[in-house]
Amino acid sequence: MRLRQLRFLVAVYEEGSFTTAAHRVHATQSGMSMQIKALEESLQVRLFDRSPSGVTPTRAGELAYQRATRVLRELGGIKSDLAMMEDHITGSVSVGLMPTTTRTVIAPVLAKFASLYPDVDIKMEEAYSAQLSAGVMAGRLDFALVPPTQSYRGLKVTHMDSDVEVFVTAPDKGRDNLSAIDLTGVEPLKLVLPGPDNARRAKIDSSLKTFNIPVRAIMELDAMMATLDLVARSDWTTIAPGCLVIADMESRQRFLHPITRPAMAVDYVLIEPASTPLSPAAQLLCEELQAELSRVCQRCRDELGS
Amino acid sequence: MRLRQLRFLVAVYEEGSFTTAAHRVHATQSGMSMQIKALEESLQVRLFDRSPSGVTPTRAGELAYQRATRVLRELGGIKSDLAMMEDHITGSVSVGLMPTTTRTVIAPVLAKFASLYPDVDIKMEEAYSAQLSAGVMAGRLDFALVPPTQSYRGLKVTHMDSDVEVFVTAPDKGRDNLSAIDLTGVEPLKLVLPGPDNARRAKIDSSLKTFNIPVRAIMELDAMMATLDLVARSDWTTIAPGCLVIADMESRQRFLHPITRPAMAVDYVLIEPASTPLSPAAQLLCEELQAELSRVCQRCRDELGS
DNA sequence: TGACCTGCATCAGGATTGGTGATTGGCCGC
DNA sequence: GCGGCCAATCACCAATCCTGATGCAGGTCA
Repeated sequence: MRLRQLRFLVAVYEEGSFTTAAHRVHATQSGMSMQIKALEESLQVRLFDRSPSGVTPTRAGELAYQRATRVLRELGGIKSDLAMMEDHITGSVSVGLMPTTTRTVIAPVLAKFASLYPDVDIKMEEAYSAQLSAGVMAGRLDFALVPPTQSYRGLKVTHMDSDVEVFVTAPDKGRDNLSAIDLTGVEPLKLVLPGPDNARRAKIDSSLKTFNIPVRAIMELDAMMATLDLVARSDWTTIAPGCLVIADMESRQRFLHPITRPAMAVDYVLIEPASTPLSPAAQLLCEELQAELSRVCQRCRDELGS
Repeated sequence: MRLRQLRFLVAVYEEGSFTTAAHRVHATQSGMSMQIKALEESLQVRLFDRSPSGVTPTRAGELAYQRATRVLRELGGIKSDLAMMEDHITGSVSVGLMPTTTRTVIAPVLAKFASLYPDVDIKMEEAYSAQLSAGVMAGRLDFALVPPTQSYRGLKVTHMDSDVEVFVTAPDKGRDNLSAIDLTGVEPLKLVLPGPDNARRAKIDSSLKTFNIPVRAIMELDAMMATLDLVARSDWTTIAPGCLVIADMESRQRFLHPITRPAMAVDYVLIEPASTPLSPAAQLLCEELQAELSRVCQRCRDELGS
């Protein structure tokens, strides 16, 4: 068994095709075919079912893939360990974040990290989850913080923290700031929500539906800050994650209302490549981010929880 | 980087010599030298300090070794996983046990395991820890249950459970069966103990010394059952692990006395090769053994604890 | 102190391996 | 039924690795 064969296995599994997998790892289709065959022979088990339209992993292929990613991850860990041994952390980190976390959470992390490790180049990209996971899979991003979605082929997923959803209105619309609200017993809402591609949207829709919450109008805005700005200047309202709006507790530009019913949570998960470990710099940034995120989420749960 | 290089790295680290490592993995000294050199170049770090009397790992070598064992272990896990996928567990398991556990603990495990997996061949070896760890390192044993000792180069160590030491005498020597005893306030003892090579002996000696426990005579017997037999037929006494003597609770061939002072514990650890995972059969046997051991240890602590 | 031994590094040659590009054959959609 | 797509196979070539011999450094013993 060779490492190259494991890398090939991973590529084929993730691409579902010998040919495209071969391209991905800069090999030829014939070489790919031969190596997978050799691997199957050395393991004495068929890993993929071939068809004229590509390949699908067998049960054994699934298992082997899972292990192979772990082998490669450990393998990469060798280099990470050695790099971590250096007293001086260097290199560059690319991180992807969803808009929710870019308002409040990330700035202190970046400030602290940059002062702790001045020789690390930081790149940050703000986007929605689909784009971010594509970025991680393509290797453009080291890791990304996203809401939980499906289709994580080739990615390692770690749950980071859970946040609360908050009902947000303009100030002085008849409710006290920070007063709790039961959405099931309220006059029909004018809601600004993200579009149907957004991961939170599905959860919100399903809550609205199962609890029969009356909605007068929905406006779709895939722009967080615009949404908040609109809410502040009109009688439109929104439902937003605590991390996004906790800054309004002081500013009072908007009034925040903990939601007693229905219970709605926002999860944040970390995605990273399944078969490569984070670089030392990325790992450290990740730890800082995790720490700050749970600090903020904790505060949200305490002060904006129902 | 190649798997072969990692195997070489592991061998060199554990043997402390290119030449003997080469023999171990059926390679030549020159090939070994070249591969290690290639690995060092690909990692851009020196892994071993060469000397005319052998090699010693650098700090980087230590780290790389640790990771390499994990990589190889994961790698072996691929085959284990696939074997585990078979509905029918087969193969053979070789396990090493110290005498303490062979009196009471192992029989029910073997009985259960043999009936659950009738097609697995079981080999068991009873010996003292040094011999057992040598057996595991040589690959003769899949794993072994031993008391904690040093020198675990090349072995993965897992703590299994903790047991109590019990003071054992012949029946009717003036103490009630199961009555607790404080060894610090007792007439000078005639003790039968294992020899100085035994892992428990050092702990017992140090306890005797630090608590100034008076000892009239010590007889060294490296044979557990002979020790117990002698104790049953004379005024010699011994200190024995709960697992070993719990069978006497019913038989009353010997009287058992929980020790209130000094506090003495016996630990059991599992050792297995660091860079190969257990075979499915070995894993299952291991689980049964763990379960039974903690059942017995629990009972010892409950009924023979101080 | 000098002969000897041990252990690693190096070298050149040779065998094995793996990769390449072209070709074949099977299946699907048009 | 034809072209497109995909995997399997083959023969050839290149890279790699292994081998056995040799060199060199340090330690040991007489």
